[in-house]
Amino acid sequence: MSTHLSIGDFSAISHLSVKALRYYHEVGLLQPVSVDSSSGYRFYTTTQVPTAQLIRRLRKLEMPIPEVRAVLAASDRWQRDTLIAAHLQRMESILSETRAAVRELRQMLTTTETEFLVSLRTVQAVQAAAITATVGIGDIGAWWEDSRREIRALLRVTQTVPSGFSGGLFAQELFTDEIGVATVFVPVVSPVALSGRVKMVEIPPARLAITVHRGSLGTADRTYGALGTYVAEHSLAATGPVTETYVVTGDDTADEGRLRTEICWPVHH
Amino acid sequence: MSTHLSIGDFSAISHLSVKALRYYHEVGLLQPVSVDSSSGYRFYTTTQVPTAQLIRRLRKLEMPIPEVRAVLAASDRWQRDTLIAAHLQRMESILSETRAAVRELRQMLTTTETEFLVSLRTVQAVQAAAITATVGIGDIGAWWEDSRREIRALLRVTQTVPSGFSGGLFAQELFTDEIGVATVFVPVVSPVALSGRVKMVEIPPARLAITVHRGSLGTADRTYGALGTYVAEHSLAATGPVTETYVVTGDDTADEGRLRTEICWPVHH
DNA sequence: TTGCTCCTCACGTCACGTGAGGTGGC
DNA sequence: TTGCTCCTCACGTCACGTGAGGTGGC
Repeated sequence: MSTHLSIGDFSAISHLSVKALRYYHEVGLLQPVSVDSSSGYRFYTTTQVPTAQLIRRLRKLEMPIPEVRAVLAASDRWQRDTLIAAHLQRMESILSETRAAVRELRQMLTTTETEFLVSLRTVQAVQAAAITATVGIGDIGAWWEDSRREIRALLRVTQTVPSGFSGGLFAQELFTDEIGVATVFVPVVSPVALSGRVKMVEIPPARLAITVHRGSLGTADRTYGALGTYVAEHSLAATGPVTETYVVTGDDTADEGRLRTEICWPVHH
Repeated sequence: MSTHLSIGDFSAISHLSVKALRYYHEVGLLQPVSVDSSSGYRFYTTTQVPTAQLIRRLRKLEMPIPEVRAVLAASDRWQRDTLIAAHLQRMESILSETRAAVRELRQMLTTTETEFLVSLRTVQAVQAAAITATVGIGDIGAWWEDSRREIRALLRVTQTVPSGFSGGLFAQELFTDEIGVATVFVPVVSPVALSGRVKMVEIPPARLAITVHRGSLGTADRTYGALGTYVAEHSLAATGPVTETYVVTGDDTADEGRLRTEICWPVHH
Protein backbone atom coordinates (compact mmCIF):
# COMPACT_ATOMS: atom_id res chain seq x y z
CA MET A 1 0.00 0.00 0.00
CA SER A 2 1.29 3.44 -0.84
CA THR A 3 -0.33 6.80 -0.50
CA HIS A 4 -0.09 10.08 -2.38
CA LEU A 5 1.31 12.86 -0.23
CA SER A 6 1.48 16.60 -0.80
CA ILE A 7 4.89 18.19 -0.46
CA GLY A 8 3.94 19.54 2.98
CA ASP A 9 2.88 16.16 4.32
CA PHE A 10 5.94 14.47 2.84
CA SER A 11 8.12 17.13 4.41
CA ALA A 12 6.60 16.56 7.85
CA ILE A 13 7.17 12.82 7.58
CA SER A 14 10.68 12.94 6.14
CA HIS A 15 11.93 16.04 8.00
CA LEU A 16 13.26 17.48 4.75
CA SER A 17 12.15 21.11 4.32
CA VAL A 18 9.75 22.00 1.51
CA LYS A 19 12.44 24.21 -0.02
CA ALA A 20 14.93 21.36 0.06
CA LEU A 21 12.42 18.98 -1.56
CA ARG A 22 11.81 21.45 -4.41
CA TYR A 23 15.55 21.83 -4.85
CA TYR A 24 16.10 18.07 -4.87
CA HIS A 25 13.42 17.81 -7.56
CA GLU A 26 15.08 20.54 -9.62
CA VAL A 27 18.49 18.85 -9.52
CA GLY A 28 16.99 15.41 -10.05
CA LEU A 29 18.01 13.97 -6.70
CA LEU A 30 14.54 13.01 -5.50
CA GLN A 31 11.76 13.00 -8.07
CA PRO A 32 8.13 13.26 -6.96
CA VAL A 33 6.09 10.33 -8.29
CA SER A 34 3.77 12.72 -10.07
CA VAL A 35 3.42 16.40 -10.83
CA ASP A 36 0.01 17.90 -11.55
CA SER A 37 0.32 19.35 -15.04
CA SER A 38 -1.98 22.31 -14.47
CA SER A 39 -1.12 23.38 -10.92
CA GLY A 40 2.47 22.12 -10.80
CA TYR A 41 1.75 20.46 -7.43
CA ARG A 42 4.29 17.78 -6.56
CA PHE A 43 3.15 14.45 -5.13
CA TYR A 44 5.24 11.92 -3.24
CA THR A 45 4.46 8.50 -1.78
CA THR A 46 5.21 6.89 1.55
CA THR A 47 7.54 4.43 -0.20
CA GLN A 48 9.92 7.37 -0.79
CA VAL A 49 10.32 8.08 2.91
CA PRO A 50 13.36 5.82 3.50
CA THR A 51 15.15 7.35 0.50
CA ALA A 52 14.38 10.84 1.78
CA GLN A 53 15.74 9.91 5.18
CA LEU A 54 18.95 8.54 3.75
CA ILE A 55 19.41 11.77 1.79
CA ARG A 56 18.83 13.79 4.95
CA ARG A 57 21.43 11.79 6.87
CA LEU A 58 24.05 12.07 4.15
CA ARG A 59 23.48 15.80 3.68
CA LYS A 60 23.76 16.28 7.43
CA LEU A 61 27.23 14.79 7.09
CA GLU A 62 27.90 17.25 4.26
CA MET A 63 28.11 14.69 1.51
CA PRO A 64 27.98 16.70 -1.75
CA ILE A 65 24.80 16.22 -3.78
CA PRO A 66 26.51 14.51 -6.75
CA GLU A 67 27.82 11.88 -4.35
CA VAL A 68 24.43 11.44 -2.73
CA ARG A 69 23.09 10.87 -6.24
CA ALA A 70 25.74 8.19 -6.78
CA VAL A 71 24.73 6.49 -3.52
CA LEU A 72 21.07 6.43 -4.56
CA ALA A 73 22.00 5.12 -8.01
CA ALA A 74 24.23 2.36 -6.61
CA SER A 75 23.26 -0.91 -8.19
CA ASP A 76 23.76 -3.08 -5.13
CA ARG A 77 24.11 -2.82 -1.44
CA TRP A 78 27.84 -3.44 -1.39
CA GLN A 79 28.53 -0.60 -3.84
CA ARG A 80 26.32 1.74 -1.83
CA ASP A 81 27.96 0.89 1.47
CA THR A 82 31.40 1.35 -0.09
CA LEU A 83 30.54 4.88 -1.22
CA ILE A 84 29.17 5.76 2.20
CA ALA A 85 32.13 4.22 4.00
CA ALA A 86 34.51 6.27 1.83
CA HIS A 87 32.71 9.44 2.82
CA LEU A 88 32.72 8.55 6.51
CA GLN A 89 36.45 7.91 6.16
CA ARG A 90 36.91 11.41 4.72
CA MET A 91 34.82 12.88 7.53
CA GLU A 92 37.02 11.15 10.08
CA SER A 93 40.19 12.55 8.54
CA ILE A 94 38.69 16.05 8.43
CA LEU A 95 37.79 15.61 12.09
CA SER A 96 41.33 14.73 13.02
CA GLU A 97 42.75 17.58 10.93
CA THR A 98 40.47 20.00 12.71
CA ARG A 99 41.49 18.55 16.02
CA ALA A 100 45.15 19.03 15.08
CA ALA A 101 44.46 22.62 14.01
CA VAL A 102 42.79 23.31 17.34
CA ARG A 103 45.77 21.83 19.18
CA GLU A 104 48.22 23.86 17.11
CA LEU A 105 46.32 27.09 17.72
CA ARG A 106 46.18 26.43 21.46
CA GLN A 107 49.92 25.79 21.39
CA MET A 108 50.56 28.92 19.33
CA LEU A 109 48.64 31.02 21.86
CA THR A 110 50.58 29.68 24.83
CA THR A 111 54.10 29.36 23.42
CA THR A 112 56.38 32.26 23.98
CA GLU A 113 58.72 33.17 21.15
CA THR A 114 61.64 30.81 20.95
CA GLU A 115 65.06 31.93 19.88
CA PHE A 116 65.35 32.24 16.16
CA LEU A 117 68.63 31.67 14.32
CA VAL A 118 69.19 32.23 10.62
CA SER A 119 72.23 31.12 8.69
CA LEU A 120 73.13 31.85 5.09
CA ARG A 121 74.39 28.99 2.97
CA THR A 122 75.12 28.27 -0.68
CA VAL A 123 74.08 24.78 -1.69
CA GLN A 124 75.47 22.92 -4.71
CA ALA A 125 73.40 21.18 -7.34
CA VAL A 126 72.49 17.63 -6.37
CA GLN A 127 71.12 14.61 -8.23
CA ALA A 128 67.89 13.29 -6.83
CA ALA A 129 65.01 10.90 -7.41
CA ALA A 130 62.00 13.19 -7.40
CA ILE A 131 58.30 13.62 -8.06
CA THR A 132 57.17 17.00 -9.43
CA ALA A 133 53.64 18.21 -9.99
CA THR A 134 51.44 21.27 -10.10
CA VAL A 135 49.38 21.02 -6.93
CA GLY A 136 46.65 23.02 -5.22
CA ILE A 137 47.53 24.24 -1.75
CA GLY A 138 44.61 22.28 -0.28
CA ASP A 139 45.90 18.98 -1.66
CA ILE A 140 49.53 19.54 -0.85
CA GLY A 141 49.53 17.55 2.40
CA ALA A 142 48.12 14.38 0.89
CA TRP A 143 50.23 14.78 -2.26
CA TRP A 144 53.37 15.23 -0.17
CA GLU A 145 52.75 12.05 1.80
CA ASP A 146 51.87 9.94 -1.24
CA SER A 147 54.87 11.14 -3.21
CA ARG A 148 57.36 10.52 -0.42
CA ARG A 149 55.91 7.06 0.07
CA GLU A 150 56.30 6.29 -3.63
CA ILE A 151 59.93 7.46 -3.75
CA ARG A 152 60.85 5.53 -0.62
CA ALA A 153 59.25 2.39 -2.03
CA LEU A 154 61.25 2.73 -5.25
CA LEU A 155 64.54 3.20 -3.40
CA ARG A 156 63.74 0.14 -1.31
CA VAL A 157 63.09 -2.17 -4.25
CA THR A 158 66.14 -0.86 -6.14
CA GLN A 159 68.23 -1.07 -2.97
CA THR A 160 69.38 2.51 -3.43
CA VAL A 161 70.84 4.37 -0.48
CA PRO A 162 70.03 8.10 -0.19
CA SER A 163 73.05 10.39 -0.28
CA GLY A 164 71.51 13.08 1.92
CA PHE A 165 68.37 14.28 3.66
CA SER A 166 65.15 14.20 1.68
CA GLY A 167 63.61 17.53 0.79
CA GLY A 168 60.92 19.50 -0.99
CA LEU A 169 60.78 22.50 -3.31
CA PHE A 170 57.73 24.76 -3.23
CA ALA A 171 57.11 27.56 -5.72
CA GLN A 172 55.99 30.84 -4.15
CA GLU A 173 52.85 30.76 -6.36
CA LEU A 174 51.64 27.90 -4.22
CA PHE A 175 50.93 30.46 -1.52
CA THR A 176 50.16 33.57 -3.57
CA ASP A 177 47.88 31.84 -6.11
CA GLU A 178 46.88 28.75 -4.13
CA ILE A 179 48.34 26.54 -6.86
CA GLY A 180 51.89 25.96 -8.04
CA VAL A 181 54.73 23.57 -8.76
CA ALA A 182 56.01 21.37 -5.96
CA THR A 183 58.74 18.74 -5.87
CA VAL A 184 59.68 16.18 -3.28
CA PHE A 185 63.00 14.46 -3.65
CA VAL A 186 65.60 12.14 -2.17
CA PRO A 187 69.25 12.77 -3.17
CA VAL A 188 71.01 9.78 -4.74
CA VAL A 189 74.51 9.56 -6.18
CA SER A 190 73.76 7.34 -9.17
CA PRO A 191 70.56 7.26 -11.24
CA VAL A 192 68.02 4.66 -10.19
CA ALA A 193 65.85 2.53 -12.46
CA LEU A 194 62.70 4.63 -12.62
CA SER A 195 59.05 3.73 -12.38
CA GLY A 196 55.75 5.48 -11.79
CA ARG A 197 55.97 9.21 -11.31
CA VAL A 198 59.56 9.22 -10.09
CA LYS A 199 62.14 11.01 -12.30
CA MET A 200 65.82 11.78 -11.90
CA VAL A 201 66.30 15.53 -11.61
CA GLU A 202 69.06 17.94 -10.73
CA ILE A 203 68.08 20.08 -7.77
CA PRO A 204 69.56 23.44 -8.80
CA PRO A 205 72.20 25.22 -6.73
CA ALA A 206 70.98 28.13 -4.64
CA ARG A 207 71.89 30.70 -2.07
CA LEU A 208 69.57 30.24 0.91
CA ALA A 209 68.65 31.74 4.24
CA ILE A 210 68.05 28.79 6.52
CA THR A 211 66.40 28.26 9.86
CA VAL A 212 65.36 25.14 11.69
CA HIS A 213 61.71 24.43 12.38
CA ARG A 214 61.02 22.29 15.43
CA GLY A 215 57.92 20.12 15.64
CA SER A 216 55.13 19.19 13.25
CA LEU A 217 54.99 20.81 9.83
CA GLY A 218 51.47 21.89 10.73
CA THR A 219 53.00 24.81 12.63
CA ALA A 220 55.71 25.57 10.05
CA ASP A 221 53.80 28.64 8.86
CA ARG A 222 55.10 30.56 11.86
CA THR A 223 58.68 29.68 10.98
CA TYR A 224 58.03 30.65 7.36
CA GLY A 225 56.68 33.97 8.61
CA ALA A 226 59.69 34.64 10.82
CA LEU A 227 62.18 33.65 8.13
CA GLY A 228 60.36 35.61 5.41
CA THR A 229 60.32 38.63 7.70
CA TYR A 230 64.05 38.28 8.30
CA VAL A 231 64.79 38.03 4.58
CA ALA A 232 62.59 41.01 3.77
CA GLU A 233 64.01 43.20 6.52
CA HIS A 234 67.55 42.48 5.37
CA SER A 235 66.59 43.15 1.74
CA LEU A 236 67.83 39.73 0.73
CA ALA A 237 64.80 38.51 -1.20
CA ALA A 238 65.46 36.60 -4.43
CA THR A 239 63.11 34.69 -6.68
CA GLY A 240 62.88 30.95 -6.58
CA PRO A 241 61.14 28.20 -4.67
CA VAL A 242 61.48 27.72 -0.94
CA THR A 243 63.11 24.48 0.11
CA GLU A 244 62.39 22.19 3.04
CA THR A 245 64.99 19.68 4.21
CA TYR A 246 63.66 16.88 6.39
CA VAL A 247 66.35 16.33 8.99
CA VAL A 248 64.39 14.46 11.65
CA THR A 249 61.09 13.06 10.36
CA GLY A 250 58.20 10.95 11.58
CA ASP A 251 60.17 7.91 10.40
CA ASP A 252 62.93 8.71 12.90
CA THR A 253 60.97 9.52 16.03
CA ALA A 254 57.48 9.18 17.42
CA ASP A 255 57.91 12.33 19.49
CA GLU A 256 56.57 15.35 17.58
CA GLY A 257 58.71 17.67 19.66
CA ARG A 258 61.88 16.15 18.23
CA LEU A 259 61.00 16.68 14.57
CA ARG A 260 63.42 19.00 12.73
CA THR A 261 62.95 20.60 9.33
CA GLU A 262 65.21 23.16 7.71
CA ILE A 263 63.21 25.91 6.05
CA CYS A 264 65.26 27.56 3.30
CA TRP A 265 64.34 30.86 1.65
CA PRO A 266 66.07 31.90 -1.59
CA VAL A 267 68.28 35.00 -1.25
CA HIS A 268 70.69 36.77 -3.53
CA HIS A 269 74.44 37.14 -3.05
CA MET B 1 62.75 47.85 11.80
CA SER B 2 59.92 47.28 9.37
CA THR B 3 59.89 46.93 5.64
CA HIS B 4 57.40 47.75 2.92
CA LEU B 5 56.17 44.65 1.12
CA SER B 6 54.16 44.26 -2.06
CA ILE B 7 51.04 42.12 -1.82
CA GLY B 8 52.86 39.23 -3.49
CA ASP B 9 55.76 39.26 -1.06
CA PHE B 10 53.43 39.62 1.90
CA SER B 11 51.38 36.71 0.59
CA ALA B 12 54.48 34.50 0.31
CA ILE B 13 55.48 35.31 3.88
CA SER B 14 52.05 35.06 5.48
CA HIS B 15 50.69 32.20 3.35
CA LEU B 16 47.48 34.14 2.76
CA SER B 17 46.56 34.17 -0.94
CA VAL B 18 46.66 37.46 -2.84
CA LYS B 19 42.93 37.15 -3.47
CA ALA B 20 42.28 36.64 0.22
CA LEU B 21 44.42 39.68 1.12
CA ARG B 22 42.45 41.87 -1.29
CA TYR B 23 39.22 40.57 0.18
CA TYR B 24 40.39 41.21 3.74
CA HIS B 25 41.26 44.74 2.72
CA GLU B 26 37.83 45.23 1.15
CA VAL B 27 36.00 44.06 4.27
CA GLY B 28 38.36 45.94 6.57
CA LEU B 29 39.81 42.89 8.29
CA LEU B 30 43.45 43.57 7.43
CA GLN B 31 44.36 47.01 6.13
CA PRO B 32 47.55 47.53 4.12
CA VAL B 33 49.72 50.22 5.72
CA SER B 34 49.60 52.24 2.53
CA VAL B 35 47.93 52.24 -0.86
CA ASP B 36 49.53 54.01 -3.80
CA SER B 37 47.00 56.59 -4.88
CA SER B 38 47.77 56.42 -8.59
CA SER B 39 48.37 52.70 -9.16
CA GLY B 40 46.21 51.34 -6.33
CA TYR B 41 49.11 49.07 -5.25
CA ARG B 42 48.73 47.82 -1.68
CA PHE B 43 51.73 47.79 0.66
CA TYR B 44 52.12 45.81 3.88
CA THR B 45 54.88 45.62 6.48
CA THR B 46 56.60 42.75 8.21
CA THR B 47 55.02 43.82 11.52
CA GLN B 48 51.66 42.68 10.11
CA VAL B 49 52.85 39.10 9.62
CA PRO B 50 51.78 37.78 13.06
CA THR B 51 48.30 39.29 12.62
CA ALA B 52 48.02 37.73 9.17
CA GLN B 53 49.02 34.37 10.58
CA LEU B 54 46.46 34.55 13.36
CA ILE B 55 43.79 35.34 10.77
CA ARG B 56 44.89 32.37 8.68
CA ARG B 57 44.69 30.02 11.67
CA LEU B 58 41.27 31.23 12.71
CA ARG B 59 39.87 31.04 9.18
CA LYS B 60 41.26 27.52 8.84
CA LEU B 61 39.09 26.67 11.82
CA GLU B 62 36.16 28.30 10.03
CA MET B 63 35.76 31.20 12.42
CA PRO B 64 33.41 33.65 10.64
CA ILE B 65 35.07 36.90 9.56
CA PRO B 66 33.06 39.15 11.91
CA GLU B 67 34.34 37.07 14.81
CA VAL B 68 37.91 37.22 13.55
CA ARG B 69 37.47 40.97 13.45
CA ALA B 70 36.35 40.91 17.07
CA VAL B 71 39.42 38.88 18.04
CA LEU B 72 41.73 41.37 16.34
CA ALA B 73 39.90 44.27 17.99
CA ALA B 74 40.06 42.71 21.45
CA SER B 75 41.45 45.25 23.87
CA ASP B 76 43.47 42.85 25.95
CA ARG B 77 44.87 39.38 25.84
CA TRP B 78 42.32 37.90 28.19
CA GLN B 79 39.42 39.10 26.08
CA ARG B 80 41.06 37.79 22.93
CA ASP B 81 41.76 34.38 24.42
CA THR B 82 38.19 34.17 25.71
CA LEU B 83 36.79 34.73 22.22
CA ILE B 84 39.11 32.13 20.74
CA ALA B 85 38.38 29.62 23.48
CA ALA B 86 34.65 30.06 22.86
CA HIS B 87 35.14 29.25 19.20
CA LEU B 88 37.29 26.21 19.94
CA GLN B 89 34.55 25.08 22.29
CA ARG B 90 32.01 25.34 19.48
CA MET B 91 34.33 23.44 17.14
CA GLU B 92 34.63 20.66 19.70
CA SER B 93 30.87 20.35 20.02
CA ILE B 94 30.46 20.30 16.25
CA LEU B 95 33.10 17.57 16.14
CA SER B 96 31.23 15.45 18.62
CA GLU B 97 27.92 16.03 16.84
CA THR B 98 29.47 14.90 13.59
CA ARG B 99 30.91 11.89 15.32
CA ALA B 100 27.46 11.05 16.68
CA ALA B 101 25.93 11.47 13.21
CA VAL B 102 28.53 9.12 11.75
CA ARG B 103 27.77 6.57 14.46
CA GLU B 104 24.03 6.87 13.89
CA LEU B 105 24.40 6.44 10.14
CA ARG B 106 26.58 3.36 10.60
CA GLN B 107 23.98 1.97 12.97
CA MET B 108 21.17 2.79 10.57
CA LEU B 109 22.94 0.93 7.76
CA THR B 110 23.46 -2.19 9.83
CA THR B 111 20.22 -2.41 11.82
CA THR B 112 17.47 -4.50 10.37
CA GLU B 113 13.95 -3.19 10.75
CA THR B 114 12.63 -3.76 14.24
CA GLU B 115 9.02 -4.54 14.93
CA PHE B 116 6.87 -1.47 14.83
CA LEU B 117 3.73 -1.15 16.94
CA VAL B 118 1.29 1.73 16.78
CA SER B 119 -1.49 2.37 19.25
CA LEU B 120 -4.23 4.97 19.09
CA ARG B 121 -5.00 6.91 22.22
CA THR B 122 -7.01 9.95 23.26
CA VAL B 123 -5.21 12.07 25.85
CA GLN B 124 -6.91 14.53 28.17
CA ALA B 125 -5.86 18.10 28.75
CA VAL B 126 -3.18 18.44 31.40
CA GLN B 127 -1.74 21.31 33.42
CA ALA B 128 1.98 21.77 32.99
CA ALA B 129 4.92 24.02 33.70
CA ALA B 130 6.23 24.81 30.24
CA ILE B 131 8.56 26.87 28.08
CA THR B 132 7.32 27.80 24.60
CA ALA B 133 9.25 29.53 21.83
CA THR B 134 9.55 29.88 18.09
CA VAL B 135 12.74 28.04 17.28
CA GLY B 136 14.79 27.28 14.19
CA ILE B 137 15.31 23.58 13.49
CA GLY B 138 19.06 24.01 13.78
CA ASP B 139 18.83 25.39 17.31
CA ILE B 140 16.20 22.99 18.56
CA GLY B 141 18.61 20.59 20.26
CA ALA B 142 20.33 23.23 22.38
CA TRP B 143 17.02 24.98 23.07
CA TRP B 144 15.43 21.71 24.19
CA GLU B 145 18.23 20.96 26.63
CA ASP B 146 18.36 24.48 28.08
CA SER B 147 14.61 24.64 28.53
CA ARG B 148 14.31 21.28 30.22
CA ARG B 149 17.13 22.25 32.57
CA GLU B 150 15.37 25.48 33.45
CA ILE B 151 12.04 23.77 34.19
CA ARG B 152 13.68 21.07 36.29
CA ALA B 153 15.57 23.68 38.28
CA LEU B 154 12.35 25.59 39.00
CA LEU B 155 10.53 22.46 40.13
CA ARG B 156 13.44 21.63 42.41
CA VAL B 157 13.52 24.99 44.16
CA THR B 158 9.73 25.06 44.53
CA GLN B 159 9.75 21.42 45.67
CA THR B 160 7.10 20.56 43.10
CA VAL B 161 6.60 16.92 42.15
CA PRO B 162 5.74 16.18 38.50
CA SER B 163 2.42 14.46 37.94
CA GLY B 164 3.53 12.61 34.81
CA PHE B 165 6.23 12.16 32.21
CA SER B 166 7.78 15.29 30.76
CA GLY B 167 7.11 15.98 27.11
CA GLY B 168 7.46 18.26 24.13
CA LEU B 169 5.14 19.67 21.44
CA PHE B 170 6.54 20.40 17.98
CA ALA B 171 4.61 22.24 15.26
CA GLN B 172 4.83 20.62 11.83
CA GLU B 173 6.20 23.91 10.42
CA LEU B 174 9.40 23.19 12.31
CA PHE B 175 10.12 20.55 9.68
CA THR B 176 8.38 22.01 6.63
CA ASP B 177 9.66 25.58 7.07
CA GLU B 178 12.72 24.94 9.27
CA ILE B 179 11.23 27.20 11.95
CA GLY B 180 8.20 26.82 14.17
CA VAL B 181 6.69 26.78 17.65
CA ALA B 182 8.01 24.28 20.16
CA THR B 183 7.08 23.61 23.78
CA VAL B 184 8.72 21.52 26.44
CA PHE B 185 6.72 20.80 29.56
CA VAL B 186 6.47 18.90 32.82
CA PRO B 187 2.92 18.09 34.05
CA VAL B 188 2.09 19.37 37.55
CA VAL B 189 -1.18 19.19 39.45
CA SER B 190 -1.08 22.62 41.06
CA PRO B 191 0.40 25.83 39.63
CA VAL B 192 3.96 26.58 40.68
CA ALA B 193 5.46 29.97 41.49
CA LEU B 194 6.87 30.99 38.15
CA SER B 195 10.16 32.54 37.16
CA GLY B 196 12.21 33.04 34.02
CA ARG B 197 10.67 31.69 30.84
CA VAL B 198 8.51 29.08 32.57
CA LYS B 199 4.73 29.51 32.29
CA MET B 200 1.76 27.43 33.38
CA VAL B 201 -0.08 26.14 30.32
CA GLU B 202 -2.79 23.64 29.52
CA ILE B 203 -1.52 21.00 27.15
CA PRO B 204 -4.60 20.52 24.93
CA PRO B 205 -6.37 17.18 24.62
CA ALA B 206 -5.66 15.23 21.44
CA ARG B 207 -6.23 12.02 19.58
CA LEU B 208 -2.85 10.50 18.84
CA ALA B 209 -1.16 7.65 17.02
CA ILE B 210 1.65 6.57 19.30
CA THR B 211 4.75 4.45 18.92
CA VAL B 212 7.77 3.99 21.15
CA HIS B 213 11.19 5.12 19.99
CA ARG B 214 14.11 3.21 21.48
CA GLY B 215 17.50 4.85 21.87
CA SER B 216 18.86 8.34 21.38
CA LEU B 217 16.62 11.04 19.93
CA GLY B 218 19.28 11.50 17.27
CA THR B 219 17.79 8.54 15.45
CA ALA B 220 14.15 9.47 16.11
CA ASP B 221 13.72 10.65 12.52
CA ARG B 222 13.35 7.04 11.43
CA THR B 223 10.57 6.48 13.94
CA TYR B 224 8.91 9.72 12.84
CA GLY B 225 9.12 8.45 9.26
CA ALA B 226 7.61 5.09 10.09
CA LEU B 227 4.83 6.60 12.20
CA GLY B 228 4.07 9.32 9.64
CA THR B 229 3.90 6.65 6.96
CA TYR B 230 1.50 4.61 9.05
CA VAL B 231 -0.76 7.60 9.68
CA ALA B 232 -0.73 8.61 6.00
CA GLU B 233 -1.43 5.10 4.74
CA HIS B 234 -4.38 4.77 7.09
CA SER B 235 -5.69 8.20 6.10
CA LEU B 236 -5.68 9.29 9.72
CA ALA B 237 -3.75 12.56 9.34
CA ALA B 238 -4.98 15.53 11.36
CA THR B 239 -3.48 18.93 11.93
CA GLY B 240 -1.62 19.77 15.11
CA PRO B 241 1.79 19.44 16.65
CA VAL B 242 3.52 16.14 17.18
CA THR B 243 4.17 15.23 20.79
CA GLU B 244 7.10 13.50 22.41
CA THR B 245 6.77 11.92 25.84
CA TYR B 246 10.03 11.20 27.62
CA VAL B 247 9.47 7.88 29.38
CA VAL B 248 13.07 6.83 30.02
CA THR B 249 15.56 9.68 29.68
CA GLY B 250 19.25 10.31 30.10
CA ASP B 251 18.48 11.19 33.73
CA ASP B 252 17.25 7.64 34.34
CA THR B 253 19.93 5.57 32.62
CA ALA B 254 23.41 5.94 31.21
CA ASP B 255 22.71 3.22 28.63
CA GLU B 256 21.51 4.78 25.37
CA GLY B 257 19.89 1.54 24.35
CA ARG B 258 17.43 1.76 27.26
CA LEU B 259 16.10 5.22 26.40
CA ARG B 260 12.38 5.29 25.56
CA THR B 261 10.41 8.11 23.99
CA GLU B 262 6.80 7.98 22.87
CA ILE B 263 6.35 9.68 19.51
CA CYS B 264 2.75 10.86 19.08
CA TRP B 265 1.25 11.96 15.77
CA PRO B 266 -2.09 13.83 15.73
CA VAL B 267 -4.94 11.89 14.10
CA HIS B 268 -8.66 12.46 13.73
CA HIS B 269 -11.43 10.38 15.21
C1' DT C 1 59.69 46.23 -26.54
C1' DT C 2 58.66 42.28 -23.55
C1' DG C 3 57.49 40.23 -19.06
C1' DC C 4 56.07 40.77 -14.75
C1' DT C 5 53.32 42.41 -11.06
C1' DC C 6 49.66 44.60 -9.74
C1' DC C 7 44.93 46.61 -10.42
C1' DT C 8 39.51 46.57 -10.90
C1' DC C 9 35.30 44.76 -12.31
C1' DA C 10 31.91 40.94 -13.16
C1' DC C 11 30.65 36.50 -12.43
C1' DG C 12 30.72 31.77 -10.32
C1' DT C 13 30.47 28.65 -6.26
C1' DC C 14 27.06 25.40 -3.19
C1' DA C 15 22.70 24.14 -1.33
C1' DC C 16 19.41 25.88 -0.34
C1' DG C 17 16.57 30.25 2.48
C1' DT C 18 13.92 34.45 1.85
C1' DG C 19 10.59 37.03 0.19
C1' DA C 20 7.28 38.68 -3.62
C1' DG C 21 3.47 37.82 -6.20
C1' DG C 22 0.17 34.63 -7.85
C1' DT C 23 -3.10 30.32 -8.34
C1' DG C 24 -6.55 26.55 -7.12
C1' DG C 25 -9.59 23.92 -4.06
C1' DC C 26 -12.33 23.76 0.39
C1' DT D 1 -15.44 35.03 0.30
C1' DT D 2 -11.52 33.79 3.25
C1' DG D 3 -7.54 30.88 4.45
C1' DC D 4 -4.59 27.62 3.27
C1' DT D 5 -1.37 25.21 0.48
C1' DC D 6 1.09 25.15 -3.21
C1' DC D 7 3.51 27.32 -7.25
C1' DT D 8 7.43 30.07 -9.84
C1' DC D 9 10.72 33.50 -10.28
C1' DA D 10 14.54 36.55 -8.57
C1' DC D 11 17.76 37.46 -5.30
C1' DG D 12 20.76 36.62 -1.14
C1' DT D 13 24.25 33.88 1.41
C1' DC D 14 29.72 33.40 2.58
C1' DA D 15 34.48 33.90 1.56
C1' DC D 16 36.73 34.06 -1.57
C1' DG D 17 38.39 31.81 -6.80
C1' DT D 18 38.31 32.55 -11.74
C1' DG D 19 38.97 34.87 -15.60
C1' DA D 20 38.94 39.24 -18.61
C1' DG D 21 40.98 43.35 -19.68
C1' DG D 22 44.10 46.90 -18.46
C1' DT D 23 48.18 49.71 -16.26
C1' DG D 24 53.04 50.93 -14.67
C1' DG D 25 57.97 50.16 -13.91
C1' DC D 26 62.27 47.49 -15.19
